[in-house]
Parts: sequence; C-alpha cells; structure tokens
Amino acid sequence: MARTTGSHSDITGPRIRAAALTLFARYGFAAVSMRQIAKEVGVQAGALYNYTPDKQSLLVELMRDHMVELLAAVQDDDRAAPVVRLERFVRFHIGFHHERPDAVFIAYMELRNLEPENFAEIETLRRRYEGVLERILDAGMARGDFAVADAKVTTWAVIAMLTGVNTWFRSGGRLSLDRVQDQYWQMVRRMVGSVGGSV
Amino acid sequence: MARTTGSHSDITGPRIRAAALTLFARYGFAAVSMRQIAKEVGVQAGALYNYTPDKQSLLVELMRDHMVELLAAVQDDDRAAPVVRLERFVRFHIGFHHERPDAVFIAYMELRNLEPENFAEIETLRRRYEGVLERILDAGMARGDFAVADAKVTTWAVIAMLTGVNTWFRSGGRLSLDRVQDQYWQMVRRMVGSVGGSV
DNA sequence: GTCTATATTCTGATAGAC
DNA sequence: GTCTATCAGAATATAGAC
Repeated sequence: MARTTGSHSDITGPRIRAAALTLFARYGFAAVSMRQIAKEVGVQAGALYNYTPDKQSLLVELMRDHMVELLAAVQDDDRAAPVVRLERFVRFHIGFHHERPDAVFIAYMELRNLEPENFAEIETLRRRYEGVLERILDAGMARGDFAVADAKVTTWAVIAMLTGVNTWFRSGGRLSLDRVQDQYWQMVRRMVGSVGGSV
Repeated sequence: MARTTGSHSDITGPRIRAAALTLFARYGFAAVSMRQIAKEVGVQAGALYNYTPDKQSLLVELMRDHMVELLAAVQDDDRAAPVVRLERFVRFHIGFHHERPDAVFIAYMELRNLEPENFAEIETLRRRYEGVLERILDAGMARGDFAVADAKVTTWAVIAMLTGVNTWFRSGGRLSLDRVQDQYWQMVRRMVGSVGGSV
C-alpha cells in the first residue's frame, strides 16, 4: 500500500541529492541556489532543510558517496599478473566514470568549495584510489614487467589521461566505449613500458 | 615625473584583471563578487565599471588572453622531424602551463560560466591549440615514425595528461620541472609508438 | 514533512558629486 | 577616475502554522 499523505521522507531525500548532482555539475556549486534545487524537486526551499543541515553538506555528501562507490567498485586482485591488473584498472576507470559524468565532474571541480575538514576527507579517499593504481605499477616494476621512471608520477599521468575521456566521449559517436577502452589500454600499456602482448 | 592625482587608468586596469585572475582561480567565478575584486585592488566596487562593462566580460577577457598567449607561444616548426616537434610540444605545454596555473585553472574550469557566444569563441581557440598537436601526430604517422590508433583520441589523451601536471607539481618539491618534463616526454614518446631514441 | 513568511546579508550594476 | 549612496533583486537559513 502506498503512502497517502504529504510524508515523503524516503523519496524526497534521494530526489534532492539527484537534483543537486545535476545542477551542481551543470552550473557549479556556487552558482546554484537552494531555491533552484527545491524547484527541481518540486518542494519549497525551506523543506530542503529537513534533509540537509546546509548547502555545503549536500556537496560533501555527493562527493563522499561518489568516492566511496568508486573505491568499493575498483576491486584489484593482487594475485593476478600486474599487466592484467593494469588492463582491468584502465577499462574499469573509463567505464565507471563514463556512467556517472555529473558525479565525476563535481568530484574534480568543486574541491575548492569544500571547507577544510571536508576537503581533507575527500582528498584522503582520492589518494586511496590513486594508491590502487600505484600498487599495480609497483608490483609490475618489482617483477620487471613494467619500466616506469616514477610510480607516483605515472599514476597521476594515467589517471588524468583516463579521466579526460569524460570531457569528449559521448555514447553514439564515432567510437564505441569498447573501442575507446581498447585505445587507452594500448596507450597505457606502452606508457609503462609493457610492450609484450601476452600475460 | 609620476602622476600626482587620482587618475590611474594605466595601472588600475591590469590590477583589476590580476585580482580577478587570482580570485576566480581560488574561489570560482560564481563565488567571487565584484566587491571582493574591488577590495583586493583597493578601490570601490563602482570604479570597476570604468574598466569592464560587466563581470562576464572580465572572465572572457582572462580566458581569451590566456588562449591567445598560448597560441602565440606554441611555435610548431613543420620542417622539423615529427619526433622533435612532439618533444618540443610536450616540454612547451608543461612549462607554459606551469608558469600560469591560475589562468590554466580558469580556462579549464569556468567554461560553463561563459555565455554561449563567448563559449564558442574560447572553444575555437582551444581546438586550434589541439590542432597543433594533432598535425604533429598526423605527420609522424605519415612518415611511419609514430604508430597511433587515432590522432584525435591521442591528442586529447596527451593534452589531458600534460595539463594534469598542474594539479600536483610544485616547484621546490621532490622533482625539478626539467625532470618532470623528461618523464612526461618519455611517456608520450612511448604512447605514440616511437620507441627509438634517435631523431 | 511541507508550507508561507521573513530576517539578514549580499549581489551586480547605476547615478551623481567631486 | 574614484567616490558614496542606492536600486532591485536574490542568497542562505530560520520560525511557526498546518
């Protein structure tokens, strides 16, 4: 039996977050007003404050959820060969980020709008994600599969390159997502000095 | 002889642009008020409007100046070997962007705050810069020096990777700028399938 | 839980004195 | 060219009715 009255705490909360995600991504956190979010959801501005203490909390929750989801999904298996782990990481990063462009955009662009303690929290999560790739590179170097000058620099280079896909790739264009993942994997494989085609 | 009165049109204008650059980069265009800019310069808010018709013009002028400077500085010589041109491009991009982090940040982050015709103008300039790299890759493929699956995709991948340096590199840290340029050049050279060390 | 109404502060931009 | 003063509107957040 559906609810019958004006009580919608189970549905309004998610809708507020969804509206904030879309609007923050399109116009930027500072440019979006609480009234705009409320209008998108179909409630009055005052009603938002039943779900979030303030605008800043709305932003940091979106960013934290995104980073936590990312970390839960990445699933690196350190028993596999480094080159296999690296290929999985490259394809995963492109695919995961492609599915949530708004969250990715916010997570990378709105860091400067976070208050210091919130910034520190999100940065810790980001560094943890970077650590996944760095450990793969370290493992490959230890086995002699990769020839990388600096694992940290290479980590940043690879992640910047992969995240950049979101700025130009759109489904239905000249290239399929699979093909894009193939091309980036080829580039990354070469970058780390793993020229062999085998495992 | 120095000027003696309250007339400072030759100095206030640049100071306004400098203040806007710093503040927009730090807090974001939408989050910065004209009063904040005026305070940084040391004038009242109304005085700003002797130098700019509105806030939007201030933003687009900063972005246009940056892109025009970038295009004037890139200087590709198509008589040189593609691998030489590519190395110069990589080192140039990192060096140029390192010297003006605020302008780079604004040019990449505030596109969504541009009105449509301003956005179109800046995008044209950006595509022109990307074209410089794309032509280098095309030339290298035509000569068989590079083995690149897709020149456009590779262009975007390389530029994203190189621009990403600004997010982590700071002078005086573990690595010198020269060393960073060396490492990125090695990665790019491998990415495009140019494994030989000679010209 | 949502509403209306409002307190308070800030916004971009303009007018007119000097 | 810069100032003070101001307009008209929008911002975040809160109070209290229902």
